[in-house]
Amino acid sequence: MSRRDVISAAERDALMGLLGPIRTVPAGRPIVEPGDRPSFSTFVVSGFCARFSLTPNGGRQLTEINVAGDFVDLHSLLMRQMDHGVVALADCVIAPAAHDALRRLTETHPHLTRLLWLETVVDGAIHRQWLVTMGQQNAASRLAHLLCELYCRTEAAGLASDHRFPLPMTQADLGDVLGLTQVHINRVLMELRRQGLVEWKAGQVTLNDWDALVKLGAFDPTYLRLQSDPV
Amino acid sequence: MSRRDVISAAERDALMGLLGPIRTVPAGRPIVEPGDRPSFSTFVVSGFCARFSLTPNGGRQLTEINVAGDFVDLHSLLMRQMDHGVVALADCVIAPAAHDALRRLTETHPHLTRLLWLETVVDGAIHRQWLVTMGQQNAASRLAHLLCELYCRTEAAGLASDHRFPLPMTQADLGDVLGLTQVHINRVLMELRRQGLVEWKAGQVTLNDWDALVKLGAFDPTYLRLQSDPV
DNA sequence: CGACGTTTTGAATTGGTTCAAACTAAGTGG
DNA sequence: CCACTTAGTTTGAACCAATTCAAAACGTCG
Repeated sequence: MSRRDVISAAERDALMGLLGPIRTVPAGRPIVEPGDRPSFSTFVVSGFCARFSLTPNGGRQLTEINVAGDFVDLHSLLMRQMDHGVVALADCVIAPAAHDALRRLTETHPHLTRLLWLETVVDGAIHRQWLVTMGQQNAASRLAHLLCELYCRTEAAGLASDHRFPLPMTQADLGDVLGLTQVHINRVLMELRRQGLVEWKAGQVTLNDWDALVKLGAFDPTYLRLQSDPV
Repeated sequence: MSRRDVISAAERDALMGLLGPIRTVPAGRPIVEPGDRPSFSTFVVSGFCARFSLTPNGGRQLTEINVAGDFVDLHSLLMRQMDHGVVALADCVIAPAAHDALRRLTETHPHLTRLLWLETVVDGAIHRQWLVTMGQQNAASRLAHLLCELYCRTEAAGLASDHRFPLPMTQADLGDVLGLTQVHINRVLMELRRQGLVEWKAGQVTLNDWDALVKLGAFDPTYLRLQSDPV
Protein backbone atom coordinates (compact mmCIF):
# COMPACT_ATOMS: atom_id res chain seq x y z
CA MET A 1 0.00 0.00 0.00
CA SER A 2 2.88 2.37 0.70
CA ARG A 3 3.80 2.13 -3.00
CA ARG A 4 0.51 3.85 -3.79
CA ASP A 5 0.38 6.77 -1.34
CA VAL A 6 2.14 8.14 1.73
CA ILE A 7 0.99 6.39 4.91
CA SER A 8 1.60 8.20 8.20
CA ALA A 9 2.96 6.42 11.26
CA ALA A 10 -0.43 6.81 12.95
CA GLU A 11 -2.14 5.28 9.97
CA ARG A 12 0.33 2.42 9.90
CA ASP A 13 -0.44 1.76 13.57
CA ALA A 14 -4.19 1.90 12.95
CA LEU A 15 -3.77 -0.60 10.12
CA MET A 16 -1.60 -2.95 12.15
CA GLY A 17 -4.11 -2.70 14.99
CA LEU A 18 -6.73 -4.21 12.71
CA LEU A 19 -4.92 -7.49 12.32
CA GLY A 20 -5.69 -10.45 14.55
CA PRO A 21 -3.42 -13.41 15.38
CA ILE A 22 -1.64 -14.98 12.42
CA ARG A 23 -2.48 -18.43 11.10
CA THR A 24 -0.59 -20.66 8.68
CA VAL A 25 -2.28 -22.47 5.81
CA PRO A 26 -0.39 -25.20 3.96
CA ALA A 27 -0.21 -25.27 0.16
CA GLY A 28 -3.36 -26.58 -1.50
CA ARG A 29 -5.67 -25.82 1.44
CA PRO A 30 -8.56 -23.35 1.27
CA ILE A 31 -8.36 -19.95 2.98
CA VAL A 32 -11.95 -18.93 2.24
CA GLU A 33 -14.69 -21.03 0.67
CA PRO A 34 -17.09 -19.76 -2.02
CA GLY A 35 -20.40 -18.69 -0.47
CA ASP A 36 -18.90 -17.96 2.96
CA ARG A 37 -20.10 -14.91 4.88
CA PRO A 38 -16.89 -14.10 6.71
CA SER A 39 -16.84 -11.73 9.70
CA PHE A 40 -13.29 -10.69 8.84
CA SER A 41 -11.09 -10.11 5.81
CA THR A 42 -7.79 -11.90 5.34
CA PHE A 43 -4.44 -10.22 4.90
CA VAL A 44 -1.56 -12.21 3.40
CA VAL A 45 1.58 -11.89 5.52
CA SER A 46 3.57 -14.29 3.35
CA GLY A 47 2.99 -16.97 0.73
CA PHE A 48 1.07 -17.25 -2.54
CA CYS A 49 -2.64 -17.77 -2.92
CA ALA A 50 -5.33 -17.46 -5.58
CA ARG A 51 -8.98 -16.51 -5.93
CA PHE A 52 -10.93 -19.30 -7.59
CA SER A 53 -14.38 -20.18 -8.86
CA LEU A 54 -15.61 -23.68 -9.63
CA THR A 55 -17.95 -24.47 -12.51
CA PRO A 56 -20.69 -27.14 -12.53
CA ASN A 57 -18.80 -29.15 -15.16
CA GLY A 58 -15.81 -29.59 -12.88
CA GLY A 59 -13.69 -26.71 -14.15
CA ARG A 60 -11.79 -24.28 -11.99
CA GLN A 61 -10.92 -20.71 -12.91
CA LEU A 62 -8.33 -18.74 -10.96
CA THR A 63 -9.27 -15.06 -11.16
CA GLU A 64 -6.33 -13.48 -9.33
CA ILE A 65 -3.01 -14.43 -7.80
CA ASN A 66 -2.31 -12.82 -4.43
CA VAL A 67 1.02 -12.34 -2.71
CA ALA A 68 2.35 -10.96 0.58
CA GLY A 69 0.81 -7.58 1.34
CA ASP A 70 -2.51 -8.26 -0.41
CA PHE A 71 -5.94 -8.57 1.13
CA VAL A 72 -7.66 -11.54 -0.48
CA ASP A 73 -11.27 -10.83 0.45
CA LEU A 74 -11.46 -7.23 1.53
CA HIS A 75 -14.52 -6.91 -0.68
CA SER A 76 -16.43 -9.28 1.60
CA LEU A 77 -16.72 -6.34 4.03
CA LEU A 78 -19.27 -4.94 1.54
CA MET A 79 -20.37 -7.94 -0.54
CA ARG A 80 -21.04 -9.88 2.68
CA GLN A 81 -21.21 -13.18 0.79
CA MET A 82 -18.14 -14.50 -1.02
CA ASP A 83 -18.66 -14.85 -4.77
CA HIS A 84 -15.54 -17.03 -4.98
CA GLY A 85 -13.02 -18.92 -2.85
CA VAL A 86 -9.37 -18.43 -1.99
CA VAL A 87 -6.82 -21.24 -1.94
CA ALA A 88 -3.21 -21.32 -0.80
CA LEU A 89 -0.88 -22.09 -3.74
CA ALA A 90 2.14 -22.22 -1.44
CA ASP A 91 2.28 -22.30 2.36
CA CYS A 92 0.75 -19.05 3.58
CA VAL A 93 0.84 -16.97 6.72
CA ILE A 94 -2.35 -14.95 7.01
CA ALA A 95 -3.92 -12.54 9.50
CA PRO A 96 -7.59 -11.63 9.92
CA ALA A 97 -8.94 -8.06 10.00
CA ALA A 98 -12.34 -8.10 11.71
CA HIS A 99 -15.13 -6.47 9.70
CA ASP A 100 -16.31 -4.65 12.84
CA ALA A 101 -12.91 -3.03 13.17
CA LEU A 102 -12.72 -2.26 9.46
CA ARG A 103 -16.15 -0.65 9.54
CA ARG A 104 -15.08 1.43 12.55
CA LEU A 105 -11.99 2.46 10.61
CA THR A 106 -14.19 3.79 7.79
CA GLU A 107 -15.87 6.04 10.37
CA THR A 108 -12.63 7.45 11.76
CA HIS A 109 -9.89 7.20 9.11
CA PRO A 110 -11.16 8.45 5.74
CA HIS A 111 -7.74 8.51 4.09
CA LEU A 112 -6.97 4.96 5.17
CA THR A 113 -10.44 3.96 3.99
CA ARG A 114 -9.66 5.36 0.55
CA LEU A 115 -6.40 3.40 0.52
CA LEU A 116 -8.23 0.19 1.36
CA TRP A 117 -10.84 1.05 -1.26
CA LEU A 118 -7.96 1.46 -3.72
CA GLU A 119 -6.77 -2.07 -2.95
CA THR A 120 -10.12 -3.48 -4.08
CA VAL A 121 -10.13 -1.17 -7.10
CA VAL A 122 -6.74 -2.49 -8.21
CA ASP A 123 -8.15 -6.03 -7.92
CA GLY A 124 -10.80 -4.91 -10.39
CA ALA A 125 -8.18 -3.44 -12.74
CA ILE A 126 -6.26 -6.73 -12.65
CA HIS A 127 -9.44 -8.63 -13.48
CA ARG A 128 -10.11 -6.29 -16.41
CA GLN A 129 -6.62 -6.74 -17.77
CA TRP A 130 -7.00 -10.52 -17.53
CA LEU A 131 -10.29 -10.24 -19.44
CA VAL A 132 -8.46 -8.36 -22.19
CA THR A 133 -5.77 -11.00 -22.53
CA MET A 134 -8.27 -13.88 -22.32
CA GLY A 135 -10.54 -12.34 -24.91
CA GLN A 136 -7.99 -10.95 -27.36
CA GLN A 137 -4.67 -12.76 -27.08
CA ASN A 138 -3.37 -16.20 -27.92
CA ALA A 139 -1.85 -18.57 -25.41
CA ALA A 140 1.76 -17.35 -25.72
CA SER A 141 0.78 -13.69 -25.25
CA ARG A 142 -1.42 -14.52 -22.30
CA LEU A 143 1.36 -16.41 -20.59
CA ALA A 144 3.88 -13.65 -21.30
CA HIS A 145 1.49 -11.07 -19.88
CA LEU A 146 0.89 -13.07 -16.73
CA LEU A 147 4.59 -13.52 -16.11
CA CYS A 148 5.20 -9.79 -16.53
CA GLU A 149 2.39 -8.97 -14.12
CA LEU A 150 3.59 -11.42 -11.51
CA TYR A 151 7.12 -10.10 -11.75
CA CYS A 152 5.97 -6.50 -11.21
CA ARG A 153 3.76 -7.47 -8.28
CA THR A 154 6.29 -9.70 -6.52
CA GLU A 155 8.94 -7.02 -7.08
CA ALA A 156 6.63 -4.41 -5.52
CA ALA A 157 6.12 -6.75 -2.57
CA GLY A 158 9.88 -7.00 -2.11
CA LEU A 159 9.95 -10.67 -3.10
CA ALA A 160 11.74 -10.35 -6.43
CA SER A 161 14.41 -8.48 -8.33
CA ASP A 162 16.53 -8.76 -11.48
CA HIS A 163 13.62 -10.21 -13.47
CA ARG A 164 13.60 -13.24 -11.24
CA PHE A 165 10.65 -14.17 -9.03
CA PRO A 166 9.15 -17.10 -7.12
CA LEU A 167 6.26 -18.90 -8.79
CA PRO A 168 5.13 -21.75 -6.55
CA MET A 169 2.47 -23.25 -8.77
CA THR A 170 2.06 -26.07 -11.25
CA GLN A 171 1.46 -25.85 -14.98
CA ALA A 172 -2.05 -27.14 -14.31
CA ASP A 173 -2.64 -24.17 -11.97
CA LEU A 174 -1.37 -21.87 -14.69
CA GLY A 175 -3.88 -23.45 -17.05
CA ASP A 176 -6.66 -22.61 -14.58
CA VAL A 177 -5.46 -19.01 -14.60
CA LEU A 178 -5.29 -18.59 -18.36
CA GLY A 179 -8.26 -20.73 -19.32
CA LEU A 180 -6.04 -23.23 -21.13
CA THR A 181 -5.27 -26.90 -20.61
CA GLN A 182 -2.20 -27.95 -18.68
CA VAL A 183 -0.97 -29.68 -21.84
CA HIS A 184 -1.14 -26.52 -23.88
CA ILE A 185 0.50 -24.46 -21.12
CA ASN A 186 3.36 -26.91 -21.29
CA ARG A 187 3.74 -26.58 -25.06
CA VAL A 188 3.65 -22.78 -24.97
CA LEU A 189 6.06 -22.65 -22.06
CA MET A 190 8.51 -24.94 -23.86
CA GLU A 191 8.36 -22.61 -26.84
CA LEU A 192 9.10 -19.53 -24.67
CA ARG A 193 12.01 -21.45 -23.16
CA ARG A 194 13.26 -22.48 -26.61
CA GLN A 195 13.24 -18.83 -27.67
CA GLY A 196 15.27 -18.00 -24.59
CA LEU A 197 12.62 -15.66 -23.13
CA VAL A 198 11.93 -17.54 -19.93
CA GLU A 199 13.56 -19.97 -17.51
CA TRP A 200 11.54 -21.79 -14.86
CA LYS A 201 13.11 -24.24 -12.43
CA ALA A 202 12.41 -25.14 -8.82
CA GLY A 203 9.59 -22.64 -8.44
CA GLN A 204 11.77 -19.74 -9.62
CA VAL A 205 11.08 -17.93 -12.89
CA THR A 206 13.69 -15.85 -14.69
CA LEU A 207 12.55 -13.49 -17.43
CA ASN A 208 15.61 -13.47 -19.69
CA ASP A 209 14.20 -11.04 -22.23
CA TRP A 210 11.91 -8.59 -20.47
CA ASP A 211 11.41 -6.36 -23.50
CA ALA A 212 10.42 -9.26 -25.73
CA LEU A 213 7.95 -10.53 -23.12
CA VAL A 214 6.45 -7.07 -22.66
CA LYS A 215 5.97 -6.84 -26.41
CA LEU A 216 4.63 -10.37 -26.77
CA GLY A 217 2.18 -9.91 -23.88
CA ALA A 218 1.30 -6.29 -24.75
CA PHE A 219 2.08 -5.56 -21.12
CA ASP A 220 1.59 -2.05 -19.71
CA PRO A 221 1.87 -1.92 -15.90
CA THR A 222 -0.28 1.22 -15.48
CA TYR A 223 -3.23 -0.87 -14.32
CA LEU A 224 -1.26 -2.16 -11.31
CA ARG A 225 -1.20 1.37 -9.86
CA LEU A 226 2.30 0.95 -8.43
CA GLN A 227 3.04 4.68 -8.64
CA SER A 228 2.64 6.87 -5.58
CA ASP A 229 -0.25 9.27 -6.13
CA PRO A 230 -2.21 10.83 -3.25
CA VAL A 231 -5.79 9.59 -2.91
CA MET B 1 -27.78 1.37 -4.90
CA SER B 2 -31.00 1.24 -2.91
CA ARG B 3 -31.29 -2.43 -3.89
CA ARG B 4 -28.17 -3.09 -1.82
CA ASP B 5 -28.84 -1.22 1.45
CA VAL B 6 -31.20 1.28 2.99
CA ILE B 7 -30.35 4.86 1.97
CA SER B 8 -31.72 7.65 4.18
CA ALA B 9 -33.29 10.77 2.71
CA ALA B 10 -30.28 12.80 3.89
CA GLU B 11 -27.93 10.37 2.18
CA ARG B 12 -29.95 10.51 -0.99
CA ASP B 13 -29.70 14.31 -0.93
CA ALA B 14 -25.94 14.17 -0.32
CA LEU B 15 -25.58 11.81 -3.26
CA MET B 16 -27.72 13.92 -5.56
CA GLY B 17 -25.75 16.99 -4.47
CA LEU B 18 -22.61 15.39 -5.90
CA LEU B 19 -23.88 15.37 -9.45
CA GLY B 20 -23.10 18.18 -11.84
CA PRO B 21 -25.05 19.22 -14.95
CA ILE B 22 -26.12 16.39 -17.25
CA ARG B 23 -24.64 15.84 -20.68
CA THR B 24 -25.81 13.64 -23.54
CA VAL B 25 -23.46 11.38 -25.50
CA PRO B 26 -24.67 9.84 -28.76
CA ALA B 27 -24.24 6.11 -29.46
CA GLY B 28 -20.74 5.15 -30.51
CA ARG B 29 -19.04 8.19 -28.95
CA PRO B 30 -16.49 7.94 -26.11
CA ILE B 31 -17.42 8.97 -22.56
CA VAL B 32 -13.91 8.53 -21.12
CA GLU B 33 -10.70 7.76 -23.00
CA PRO B 34 -8.11 5.22 -21.81
CA GLY B 35 -5.25 6.96 -20.02
CA ASP B 36 -7.36 9.97 -18.97
CA ARG B 37 -6.88 11.45 -15.51
CA PRO B 38 -10.42 12.67 -14.91
CA SER B 39 -11.25 15.13 -12.13
CA PHE B 40 -14.73 13.66 -11.82
CA SER B 41 -16.48 10.31 -12.08
CA THR B 42 -19.40 9.75 -14.42
CA PHE B 43 -22.84 8.58 -13.38
CA VAL B 44 -25.16 7.11 -16.00
CA VAL B 45 -28.62 8.70 -15.84
CA SER B 46 -29.90 6.74 -18.83
CA GLY B 47 -28.57 4.76 -21.79
CA PHE B 48 -26.15 1.89 -22.29
CA CYS B 49 -22.38 2.10 -22.28
CA ALA B 50 -19.37 -0.19 -21.97
CA ARG B 51 -15.86 -0.23 -20.53
CA PHE B 52 -13.33 -1.10 -23.23
CA SER B 53 -9.64 -1.72 -23.75
CA LEU B 54 -7.86 -1.68 -27.10
CA THR B 55 -5.03 -4.05 -27.96
CA PRO B 56 -1.99 -3.25 -30.15
CA ASN B 57 -3.17 -5.69 -32.81
CA GLY B 58 -6.40 -3.77 -33.35
CA GLY B 59 -8.63 -5.81 -31.06
CA ARG B 60 -11.15 -4.39 -28.64
CA GLN B 61 -12.35 -6.03 -25.45
CA LEU B 62 -15.43 -4.83 -23.62
CA THR B 63 -14.97 -5.56 -19.92
CA GLU B 64 -18.34 -4.45 -18.54
CA ILE B 65 -21.70 -3.22 -19.74
CA ASN B 66 -23.12 -0.32 -17.72
CA VAL B 67 -26.71 0.84 -17.52
CA ALA B 68 -28.70 3.62 -15.86
CA GLY B 69 -27.76 3.96 -12.19
CA ASP B 70 -24.15 2.80 -12.62
CA PHE B 71 -20.99 4.80 -12.13
CA VAL B 72 -18.66 3.99 -15.03
CA ASP B 73 -15.37 5.25 -13.62
CA LEU B 74 -15.83 5.68 -9.90
CA HIS B 75 -12.53 3.86 -9.47
CA SER B 76 -10.69 6.77 -11.12
CA LEU B 77 -11.17 8.64 -7.82
CA LEU B 78 -8.49 6.30 -6.45
CA MET B 79 -6.70 4.95 -9.53
CA ARG B 80 -6.27 8.53 -10.81
CA GLN B 81 -5.38 7.30 -14.29
CA MET B 82 -7.92 5.38 -16.36
CA ASP B 83 -6.79 1.85 -17.22
CA HIS B 84 -9.53 1.63 -19.87
CA GLY B 85 -12.06 3.73 -21.76
CA VAL B 86 -15.85 3.99 -21.72
CA VAL B 87 -17.98 4.22 -24.84
CA ALA B 88 -21.68 4.87 -25.31
CA LEU B 89 -23.40 1.86 -26.89
CA ALA B 90 -26.70 3.71 -27.12
CA ASP B 91 -27.42 7.41 -26.62
CA CYS B 92 -26.54 8.20 -22.99
CA VAL B 93 -27.40 10.88 -20.50
CA ILE B 94 -24.58 11.22 -17.97
CA ALA B 95 -23.76 13.42 -14.98
CA PRO B 96 -20.35 14.13 -13.45
CA ALA B 97 -19.51 13.73 -9.75
CA ALA B 98 -16.44 15.85 -8.97
CA HIS B 99 -13.61 13.97 -7.26
CA ASP B 100 -13.19 16.85 -4.80
CA ALA B 101 -16.79 16.44 -3.71
CA LEU B 102 -16.50 12.66 -3.58
CA ARG B 103 -13.36 12.89 -1.46
CA ARG B 104 -15.16 15.31 0.88
CA LEU B 105 -18.01 12.82 1.09
CA THR B 106 -15.60 10.12 2.28
CA GLU B 107 -14.66 12.47 5.15
CA THR B 108 -18.23 13.13 6.24
CA HIS B 109 -20.45 10.22 5.14
CA PRO B 110 -18.87 6.88 6.00
CA HIS B 111 -21.95 4.80 5.26
CA LEU B 112 -22.39 6.41 1.86
CA THR B 113 -18.70 5.90 1.25
CA ARG B 114 -19.10 2.19 1.93
CA LEU B 115 -22.02 2.09 -0.49
CA LEU B 116 -19.94 3.74 -3.21
CA TRP B 117 -17.09 1.37 -2.39
CA LEU B 118 -19.58 -1.47 -2.82
CA GLU B 119 -20.39 -0.23 -6.32
CA THR B 120 -16.75 -0.66 -7.36
CA VAL B 121 -16.57 -4.01 -5.58
CA VAL B 122 -19.54 -5.29 -7.58
CA ASP B 123 -17.75 -4.18 -10.76
CA GLY B 124 -14.91 -6.46 -9.65
CA ALA B 125 -17.30 -9.34 -9.00
CA ILE B 126 -18.77 -8.92 -12.49
CA HIS B 127 -15.28 -8.96 -13.99
CA ARG B 128 -14.48 -12.15 -12.07
CA GLN B 129 -17.62 -13.84 -13.28
CA TRP B 130 -16.79 -12.89 -16.87
CA LEU B 131 -13.33 -14.36 -16.38
CA VAL B 132 -14.92 -17.61 -15.26
CA THR B 133 -17.15 -17.83 -18.31
CA MET B 134 -14.37 -16.78 -20.70
CA GLY B 135 -11.95 -19.29 -19.25
CA GLN B 136 -14.23 -22.25 -18.69
CA GLN B 137 -17.29 -22.10 -20.91
CA ASN B 138 -17.99 -22.47 -24.61
CA ALA B 139 -19.57 -19.81 -26.76
CA ALA B 140 -23.20 -20.80 -26.17
CA SER B 141 -22.80 -20.87 -22.38
CA ARG B 142 -20.99 -17.55 -22.38
CA LEU B 143 -23.73 -15.90 -24.38
CA ALA B 144 -26.45 -17.42 -22.20
CA HIS B 145 -24.67 -16.19 -19.08
CA LEU B 146 -24.30 -12.67 -20.44
CA LEU B 147 -27.98 -12.47 -21.36
CA CYS B 148 -28.98 -13.64 -17.88
CA GLU B 149 -26.71 -11.06 -16.26
CA LEU B 150 -27.98 -8.24 -18.42
CA TYR B 151 -31.58 -9.17 -17.71
CA CYS B 152 -30.98 -9.14 -13.94
CA ARG B 153 -29.18 -5.82 -14.09
CA THR B 154 -31.62 -4.04 -16.36
CA GLU B 155 -34.48 -5.41 -14.26
CA ALA B 156 -32.80 -4.06 -11.11
CA ALA B 157 -32.46 -0.69 -12.83
CA GLY B 158 -36.19 -0.69 -13.58
CA LEU B 159 -35.61 -1.01 -17.32
CA ALA B 160 -36.88 -4.53 -17.83
CA SER B 161 -39.44 -7.08 -16.72
CA ASP B 162 -40.99 -10.37 -17.82
CA HIS B 163 -37.65 -11.68 -19.10
CA ARG B 164 -37.59 -8.95 -21.70
CA PHE B 165 -34.92 -6.23 -21.80
CA PRO B 166 -33.36 -3.66 -24.12
CA LEU B 167 -30.02 -4.59 -25.70
CA PRO B 168 -28.90 -1.76 -27.95
CA MET B 169 -25.74 -3.30 -29.35
CA THR B 170 -24.59 -5.16 -32.44
CA GLN B 171 -23.46 -8.77 -32.72
CA ALA B 172 -19.96 -7.42 -33.32
CA ASP B 173 -20.12 -5.59 -29.96
CA LEU B 174 -21.26 -8.82 -28.35
CA GLY B 175 -18.22 -10.50 -29.86
CA ASP B 176 -16.00 -7.89 -28.23
CA VAL B 177 -17.65 -8.70 -24.90
CA LEU B 178 -17.29 -12.47 -25.11
CA GLY B 179 -13.94 -12.62 -26.89
CA LEU B 180 -15.52 -14.25 -29.96
CA THR B 181 -15.88 -13.19 -33.57
CA GLN B 182 -19.03 -11.52 -34.77
CA VAL B 183 -19.51 -14.47 -37.14
CA HIS B 184 -19.46 -16.98 -34.33
CA ILE B 185 -21.75 -14.87 -32.17
CA ASN B 186 -24.21 -14.99 -35.03
CA ARG B 187 -24.04 -18.76 -35.35
CA VAL B 188 -24.47 -19.34 -31.63
CA LEU B 189 -27.30 -16.84 -31.41
CA MET B 190 -29.11 -18.50 -34.31
CA GLU B 191 -28.81 -21.80 -32.49
CA LEU B 192 -30.28 -20.33 -29.26
CA ARG B 193 -33.09 -18.89 -31.34
CA ARG B 194 -33.66 -22.22 -33.08
CA GLN B 195 -33.95 -23.91 -29.70
CA GLY B 196 -36.53 -21.32 -28.71
CA LEU B 197 -34.48 -19.97 -25.79
CA VAL B 198 -34.05 -16.42 -27.01
CA GLU B 199 -35.69 -13.85 -29.25
CA TRP B 200 -33.88 -10.67 -30.29
CA LYS B 201 -35.48 -8.06 -32.55
CA ALA B 202 -35.23 -4.29 -32.73
CA GLY B 203 -32.86 -4.00 -29.80
CA GLN B 204 -35.19 -5.97 -27.48
CA VAL B 205 -34.24 -9.38 -26.14
CA THR B 206 -36.78 -11.85 -24.81
CA LEU B 207 -35.56 -14.80 -22.76
CA ASN B 208 -38.21 -17.39 -23.57
CA ASP B 209 -36.76 -20.13 -21.39
CA TRP B 210 -35.11 -18.56 -18.37
CA ASP B 211 -34.45 -21.86 -16.60
CA ALA B 212 -32.75 -23.37 -19.63
CA LEU B 213 -30.56 -20.29 -20.07
CA VAL B 214 -29.62 -20.26 -16.39
CA LYS B 215 -28.61 -23.90 -16.70
CA LEU B 216 -26.75 -23.45 -19.98
CA GLY B 217 -24.89 -20.39 -18.69
CA ALA B 218 -24.36 -21.77 -15.17
CA PHE B 219 -25.79 -18.46 -14.00
CA ASP B 220 -25.96 -17.66 -10.29
CA PRO B 221 -26.86 -14.00 -9.58
CA THR B 222 -25.23 -13.89 -6.13
CA TYR B 223 -22.25 -11.98 -7.52
CA LEU B 224 -24.47 -9.09 -8.60
CA ARG B 225 -25.23 -8.31 -4.94
CA LEU B 226 -28.82 -7.31 -5.65
CA GLN B 227 -30.01 -8.31 -2.18
CA SER B 228 -30.38 -5.67 0.52
CA ASP B 229 -27.78 -6.27 3.21
CA PRO B 230 -26.51 -3.48 5.52
CA VAL B 231 -22.90 -2.47 4.92
C1' DC C 1 -33.89 4.46 -54.99
C1' DG C 2 -29.33 3.90 -53.40
C1' DA C 3 -26.11 3.28 -49.77
C1' DC C 4 -24.28 1.78 -45.69
C1' DG C 5 -24.28 -0.81 -41.56
C1' DT C 6 -25.59 -5.21 -39.94
C1' DT C 7 -26.81 -10.00 -40.18
C1' DT C 8 -26.50 -14.38 -42.33
C1' DT C 9 -24.37 -18.25 -44.90
C1' DG C 10 -20.44 -21.20 -46.80
C1' DA C 11 -15.92 -23.46 -47.00
C1' DA C 12 -11.29 -23.90 -45.56
C1' DT C 13 -8.19 -23.39 -41.83
C1' DT C 14 -6.17 -23.28 -37.19
C1' DG C 15 -5.24 -22.87 -32.24
C1' DG C 16 -6.14 -25.37 -28.65
C1' DT C 17 -8.25 -29.80 -26.67
C1' DT C 18 -8.49 -34.56 -25.64
C1' DC C 19 -6.83 -38.81 -24.36
C1' DA C 20 -3.17 -41.70 -23.52
C1' DA C 21 1.32 -42.82 -22.27
C1' DA C 22 6.19 -42.01 -21.08
C1' DC C 23 9.33 -39.54 -18.49
C1' DT C 24 11.33 -36.88 -14.43
C1' DA C 25 11.80 -35.21 -9.77
C1' DA C 26 11.03 -35.34 -5.13
C1' DG C 27 9.82 -37.37 -1.20
C1' DT C 28 9.09 -41.62 2.15
C1' DG C 29 9.95 -45.54 4.48
C1' DG C 30 12.46 -49.82 5.01
C1' DC D 1 21.02 -45.39 0.59
C1' DC D 2 18.06 -47.66 -2.44
C1' DA D 3 13.22 -49.22 -3.87
C1' DC D 4 8.75 -47.38 -4.15
C1' DT D 5 5.26 -43.94 -4.61
C1' DT D 6 3.33 -39.95 -6.10
C1' DA D 7 2.95 -35.48 -8.20
C1' DG D 8 4.23 -33.03 -11.98
C1' DT D 9 6.08 -32.49 -16.76
C1' DT D 10 6.64 -33.80 -21.47
C1' DT D 11 5.42 -35.95 -25.95
C1' DG D 12 2.28 -37.80 -29.75
C1' DA D 13 -1.79 -38.15 -32.64
C1' DA D 14 -6.57 -37.42 -33.56
C1' DC D 15 -10.08 -34.22 -33.08
C1' DC D 16 -13.06 -30.05 -32.60
C1' DA D 17 -14.64 -25.34 -31.48
C1' DA D 18 -13.97 -21.20 -33.18
C1' DT D 19 -11.64 -18.30 -36.80
C1' DT D 20 -10.87 -16.49 -41.27
C1' DC D 21 -12.10 -14.79 -45.51
C1' DA D 22 -15.50 -13.97 -48.76
C1' DA D 23 -19.87 -13.06 -50.41
C1' DA D 24 -24.86 -12.61 -50.18
C1' DA D 25 -29.02 -10.95 -47.95
C1' DC D 26 -31.41 -7.76 -45.14
C1' DG D 27 -33.01 -3.36 -43.13
C1' DT D 28 -33.39 1.28 -42.66
C1' DC D 29 -32.65 5.90 -43.36
C1' DG D 30 -31.58 10.00 -46.12
